[in-house]
Amino acid sequence: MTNTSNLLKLLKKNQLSLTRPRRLVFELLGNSKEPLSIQEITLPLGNMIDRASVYRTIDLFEKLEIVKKVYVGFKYKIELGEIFQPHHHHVYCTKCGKTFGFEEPKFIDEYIDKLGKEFEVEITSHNFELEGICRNCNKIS
Amino acid sequence: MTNTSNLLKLLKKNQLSLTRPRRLVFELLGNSKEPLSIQEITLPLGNMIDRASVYRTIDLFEKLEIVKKVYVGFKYKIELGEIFQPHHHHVYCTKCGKTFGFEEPKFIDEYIDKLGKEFEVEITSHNFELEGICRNCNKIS
DNA sequence: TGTTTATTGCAAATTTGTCGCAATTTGATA
DNA sequence: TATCAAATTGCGACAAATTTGCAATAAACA
Repeated sequence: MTNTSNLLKLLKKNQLSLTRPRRLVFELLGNSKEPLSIQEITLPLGNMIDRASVYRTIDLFEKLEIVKKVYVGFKYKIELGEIFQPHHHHVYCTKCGKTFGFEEPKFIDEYIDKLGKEFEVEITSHNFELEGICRNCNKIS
Repeated sequence: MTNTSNLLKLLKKNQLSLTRPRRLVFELLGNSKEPLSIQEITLPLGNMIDRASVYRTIDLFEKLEIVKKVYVGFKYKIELGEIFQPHHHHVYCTKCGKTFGFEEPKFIDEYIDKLGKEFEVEITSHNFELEGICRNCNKIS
């Protein structure tokens, strides 16, 4: 699912090429169990590719829906999009940054539909993220 | 509810004074039906108060729960807090920026409780914001 | 292999938010 | 209402995050 041949296909379809920076960013995200911050991407790839290229790659990937930004508090993290993993949300620990994914319950989807109709807005995306302190961090402090 | 006498009371209680910047920011937010971005606050008040003071005022107001940040995409907007208006969420039009508020349905609260227990995370806040294209913008394009 | 086009790295610019400090405003008191 | 101490502001400098222009490089393809 997250091997580069899928990425290559997606890029080809859009007349784009699979370059080193694109492959490296994709692999990093594919190997991670949690969404990554820009820093968590640039740091390990720092000497391989430029920061600007990371930003450009993320932008491109977002347009192609290869990745998705997860907004946790004021920051965002990046994870593979719904092509590569099912739609889900997160509980985010504000102390240690750990995230816990959870599937979207049906009633939220239904409620979103209802709201779209009520306000006559064609809903394109939604954000449902929780913040808190995880068990481990609660023990420490 | 949103007149300055309430603000004054809140500030007094915390041994803080009602200064020009604080009054101006509060009035701007009170007169707005929608959350405002930092720019939408600094621009009209630009020649009245300094950018740094806007940030400081928002920070202070947030601590006192006079205002609340609403995260729409990567950006945030500011609106009066739950002292002045009941807890709610928004549907946000990505074309024109218009927002439609809606109350939190009970089942979302209940679901958040459940998730907190499941992951053993003490949930401190949650974000539930929808994005889309409003009827008017859909007509135009 | 050579040529055209897309993409990258680099450096500079922009945007967004923060901080120290002197000047000003505020609220309290006389 | 004039005075004064403390709180707050405005200013300028700074820092971090992100964007942009452009020359150099890499990719695609004849």
